[in-house]
Amino acid sequence: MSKAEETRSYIIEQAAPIFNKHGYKGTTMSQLTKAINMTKGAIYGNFKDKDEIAIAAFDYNFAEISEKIRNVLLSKENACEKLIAYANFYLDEFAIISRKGGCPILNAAIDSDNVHPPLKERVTQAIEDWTNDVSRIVYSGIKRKQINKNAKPEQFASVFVSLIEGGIMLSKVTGNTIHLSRNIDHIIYLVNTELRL
Amino acid sequence: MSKAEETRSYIIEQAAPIFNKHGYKGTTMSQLTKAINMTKGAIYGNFKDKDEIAIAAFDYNFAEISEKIRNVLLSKENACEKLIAYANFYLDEFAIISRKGGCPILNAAIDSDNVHPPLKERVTQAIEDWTNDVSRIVYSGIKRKQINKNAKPEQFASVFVSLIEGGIMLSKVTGNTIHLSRNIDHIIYLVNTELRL
DNA sequence: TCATAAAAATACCGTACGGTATATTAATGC
DNA sequence: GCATTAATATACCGTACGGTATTTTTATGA
Repeated sequence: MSKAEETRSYIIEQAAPIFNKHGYKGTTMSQLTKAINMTKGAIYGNFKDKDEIAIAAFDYNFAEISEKIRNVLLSKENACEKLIAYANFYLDEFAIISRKGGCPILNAAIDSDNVHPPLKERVTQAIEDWTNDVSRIVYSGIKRKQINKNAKPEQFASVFVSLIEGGIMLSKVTGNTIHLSRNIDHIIYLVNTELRL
Repeated sequence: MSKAEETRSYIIEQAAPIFNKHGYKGTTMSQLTKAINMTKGAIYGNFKDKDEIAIAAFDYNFAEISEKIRNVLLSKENACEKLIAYANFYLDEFAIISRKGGCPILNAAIDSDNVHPPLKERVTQAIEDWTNDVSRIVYSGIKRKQINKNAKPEQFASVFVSLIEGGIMLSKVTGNTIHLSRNIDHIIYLVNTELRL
């Protein structure tokens, strides 16, 4: 990795939680210079404009969480266990996610809407990837006779993602993890009573 | 209602969807002057600062939707029917909510976090009111022998609110009502299989 | 070691922001 | 109808914003 590539990564790493916390309009270049500990000239030597940093920051935040989930899923064989581990992951990570400003997908979805079309496009893709990922696990469970063949993968995926996003939001805003915890309990209950064979 | 009070209401009405769409930082005074069709001097004659307008706009958005829900609930007797009507309300209203920039509670929750503490306080209160409202319906259903006494009102409330907020977000961002529709189906399913006696 | 290029710091630009003092217009009460 | 007050418009202020041209520093490799 060249010096420039290293600096670029460093800038993105520092900028990512700031954009996640304050949103696109709420994040200023001078906030970034302080956090990155570099001058504006240096930052603009590595990025075309604020937009490019914001998009790179979102991609970084999304890639980071995706990577972690991939590892969680790899550790389980059975589709039901995968789904349960998937859900529990968010509860385990809640403190970390919260410290970084909440779920980047939810934040960017709300923040970019009507404000930043190119970012919104990426968020839309991220959400479609996510729901597809969940329904694929259900499909694969059905095929491998681990999940009831009457299960509705897309339906489950919408509910699954909504319970996680909604739970993170409720818990973040009230400062009480109980909401997320209840939602995860509900997901586990659904897996065990509706899906599992 | 005096002239000043009327003007104040008018300004809030016009400002409300703009703050909901663009967020606090994303909404500028010149955007507001255009939408309101008044000069800055006129607006600042009725409000102390941008903060006061933003908070009034949130209160307005929240009051508007609360009022509608109250009417929906009044039309039903049975607790289970109330919950189903409550959920269906969001599906029926989705187009309107979407046109106005999405759910004001979710938007303000994300937008105000780390950016606007006084607004966040109001949002927190709104969310607590909402979840309490839902769990109160369940409690009252238990007392009136309409709902299973083993039901967990708070648990149900977290799931209920999350499915609605999550569903609105998913449907808004993907431009497809199917996500919200699936979530509402799930709520109705829960009411009929888990709660109803 | 020293010429060259890459990276970062400095100093600045134009603009749009939130906000306000003042002037003008419109409404109100006698 | 007129004086008084309330409401609105005008014109402007200071500042912080995103962005950039230029200079200085730092790294690279022959």
